[in-house]
Amino acid sequence: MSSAISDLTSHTGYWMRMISNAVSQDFARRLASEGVTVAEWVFLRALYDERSLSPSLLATKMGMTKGAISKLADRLLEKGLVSRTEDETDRRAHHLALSVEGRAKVPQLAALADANDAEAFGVLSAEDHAELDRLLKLLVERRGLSSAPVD
Amino acid sequence: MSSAISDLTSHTGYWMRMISNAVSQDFARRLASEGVTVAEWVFLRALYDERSLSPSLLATKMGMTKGAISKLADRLLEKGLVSRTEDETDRRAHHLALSVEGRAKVPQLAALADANDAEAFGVLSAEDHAELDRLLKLLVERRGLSSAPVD
DNA sequence: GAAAATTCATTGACTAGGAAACTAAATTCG
DNA sequence: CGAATTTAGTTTCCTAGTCAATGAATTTTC
Repeated sequence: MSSAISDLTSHTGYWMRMISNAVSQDFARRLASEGVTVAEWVFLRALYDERSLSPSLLATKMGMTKGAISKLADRLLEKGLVSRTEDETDRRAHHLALSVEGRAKVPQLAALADANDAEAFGVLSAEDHAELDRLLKLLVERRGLSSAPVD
Repeated sequence: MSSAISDLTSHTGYWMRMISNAVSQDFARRLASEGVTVAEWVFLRALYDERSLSPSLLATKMGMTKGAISKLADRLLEKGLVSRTEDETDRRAHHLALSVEGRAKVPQLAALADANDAEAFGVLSAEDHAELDRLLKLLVERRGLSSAPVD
């Protein structure tokens, strides 16, 4: 007896989570060798394209709470990778920006991200890889997703 | 200036994590209405097909540490959904099993899982959905992945 | 058959993040 | 203008994991 219920593995979400977790964990391991977490990488990468960003904007961009960003910024400040300054006109607002060291570090971390993705999905043929990309982007579009994934 | 480095969004892993996280979060919300977390669901589901499992086996099955399983079991015990008994021949070993209430709950939770997956991927055509499944399973196979995804 | 090594599980210290309370500043509105 | 509201950010408390240390029982080895 048992199993009048659906098999776990009949769910697309099951397979996707399995792969996504494995890829993320591999990536986390790579980043750890540079003393950085995945959340920190996303944070740094977001700042790379901008002069500075406010904590609240980073929170929405990264899909995290303001509280989490506040602590994340503390850690990165501690590591000397970012700077935090007050806005001159609005004294509630803050500006988070990359330090010189932080900016120098981003390309190195980006190389790790490239390598990780290549290793993770390089097992697919070029057509299959392109097809997967197409389907994933289609899903993001149709489900109206936006924030950069962190965890 | 800026961006001599690759775009975040050029990575397949980026899109996959975005979708996977969104799907998991939706699912977590559904499960919360039944007072259960995703980890607890996977735990209960794993037990549904067996008479009982040892903590360490569950740990490998779920891709979590033994410590995490120990605490997870505490919580489920507290909720009256599982039982924990000692092995009679090997007195280090324990058996975790579903309680009557736990076993009754699994099909309800499975229905939520079905609904969640349907909503998440129902936006794809039947062909696209099938194609996605094919690619995901191909990845799991080629990368040699195994443990049930939890977080 | 006793000492050493291994295995099973729990516990404690620690970490990352969420939710909500809180502080301070700016904005709106009567 | 001054009170109420909103906004920006931090802080506190809580949860759910990991990792490492531990305790207890079994297995291995000589």
